[in-house]
Parts: sequence; C-alpha cells; structure tokens
Amino acid sequence: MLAEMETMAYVTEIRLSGVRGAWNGVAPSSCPEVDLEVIEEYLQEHSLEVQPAHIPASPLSTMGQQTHTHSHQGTRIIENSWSGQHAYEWHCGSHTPNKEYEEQAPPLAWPSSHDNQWDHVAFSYEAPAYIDSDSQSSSSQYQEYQDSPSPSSDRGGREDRDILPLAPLSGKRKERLFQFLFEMLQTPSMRSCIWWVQSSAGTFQFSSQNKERLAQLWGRRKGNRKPMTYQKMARALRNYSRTGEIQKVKRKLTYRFDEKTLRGLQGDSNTV
DNA sequence: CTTTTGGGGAGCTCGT
DNA sequence: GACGAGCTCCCCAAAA
Repeated sequence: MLAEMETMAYVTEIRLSGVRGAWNGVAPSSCPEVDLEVIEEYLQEHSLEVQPAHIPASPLSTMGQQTHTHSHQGTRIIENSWSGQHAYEWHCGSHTPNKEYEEQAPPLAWPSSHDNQWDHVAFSYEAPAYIDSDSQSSSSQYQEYQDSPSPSSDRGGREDRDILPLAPLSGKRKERLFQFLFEMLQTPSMRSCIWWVQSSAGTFQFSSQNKERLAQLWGRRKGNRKPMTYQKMARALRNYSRTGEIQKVKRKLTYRFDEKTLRGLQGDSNTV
C-alpha cells in the first residue's frame, strides 16, 4: 500500500528529526511510537488537500533549501512542504531542554509552580521540532482543578512573559483565542496538537487525539477556573464564525483564519 | 455508539 | 456601578 509506505517514510523522518534533538542515543524506549496516530491522521488528512494545492518551487522564502533536504535535516516536515508562507525557523536548537517536553506531554496537572516550564514550551521558537512523544498521555484525564489557593501569586507576575513573541503586551490586553492558536501553529512542539493544513490559506487542523491538550494549554493560559476542553474551546471558535475571525471548513477538526485575521497575525508576528 | 459540529443562554472577567 | 467584549461553562441536538 502506498499510503503505508508513505507513513513509514514519514515516521522515519520524524524519528530522525526527533533524535537529532535530545534523543541522541537515547534509549528508544523513551520515544516509543512517537505520534504515530497523529502522523497517520495527519497523512490521511493531507493526502486530500496537499496534493492539489501544491507549491512546486521555492515555497519557503527564507529557507527554501531545507525543503528538499530531507534525510538528515528532516526537521521541518509538515507544514513547510506546502506552506509557501510561513517561513519561520524550524531550526532545532542544539540545546535541548527535553525536560520541557517531558513536562509538557503528561496530563497537565495545573501546577502552580511549573510555570516556567510552560513558559517556554509554548513560546520557545527555537524549540526543537520533534514531536513530543506523549504517546502515553492517554491518561490525559486532567484531574479536576485543584482549587489551588495560590492563584495570583505565580500567575499574575508572569502574565506579561507569556505572550512574549507575538503580543507586545505593552498594556495588558488579554490574548485572544485566535492569537493563541496562531501562536501554537508557529510552535514546532505543538505540531502533534495542531498544524497548518495550508498556511497560505489560513487553514489549520486539530489533532483528534491531542486537541484536548491544546485546549488545556489554552485554559491554563487564560487562568480559567476549570480546565478548558476542546468542546468549550470549539464553542469559542464557533463564535468566531459570527465575528469572522475564523471560519469552520467542511473538514474534520479544521478551521480557517479569515484573511484579514491572518494578515493581522502574520504582521504581528514578524513586524514586531 | 462515539465523535464532531453547532447553537442557546447564563455567567464571569476585564477594560472603559 | 453599568456596560460591552470575549470568552467560559453547561446543555442539548443533529450530523457523521
């Protein structure tokens, strides 16, 4: 089967990219099936759309070359192959605080002390692009919010650091959901949760198995009382179709940024 | 049956 | 304090 072969190739690539990061020589046991499901899901989804809308030549403005160098530099796998728009760095830094990934993957425990962990997980733009192997996060049953009585103490202070890359946060404007999503879309380590279907068109998709994690992240970011769920996040997303920032497209778990919204976001991210 | 999608509507947090 | 924006949270129903 062709599909299978492709999957394998893909997986291999992923592995390679992952390994070059922190797993160099690490026992394979630490990176079991990586995100096979995600990959498959991903492949499946993309085989539909990627093919037709294909950008043949020099898609990546600033890193066109990497697009075809696969074997050893297989870092920027997904989006770059057809994006043609988001040329942000997929360089995986040699530094690899894999600790971040270990902590990020497990069911978010709503730590009130781990803050820094997530601070760069989500915002570190030089985060290695390997997929976080949270394969066993199947236990992603976040326990009911532990009404930790220490809310403001750690949250208030770092609020401004949260939106480092994209939002100047000069004032204290709360980040909007679509901004957060866009940000996640630019974060390599989040590819197992959300990815561009076609960034030039602003279409993106959630991973059916990791969407909850993304939602939780969003909830934490907002400091909600209860853990965010995809259901609730999607409710907010649906509201966007009224206001226009994001529209639902007819594909499973897929949405699209409105052109204006997208332009605004892109402007924010590389003009600031 | 499960997952997704979609919408009603009350409630809450912020900024003005 | 009132008010609007932007969700958040819960619920239900229909479609896939």
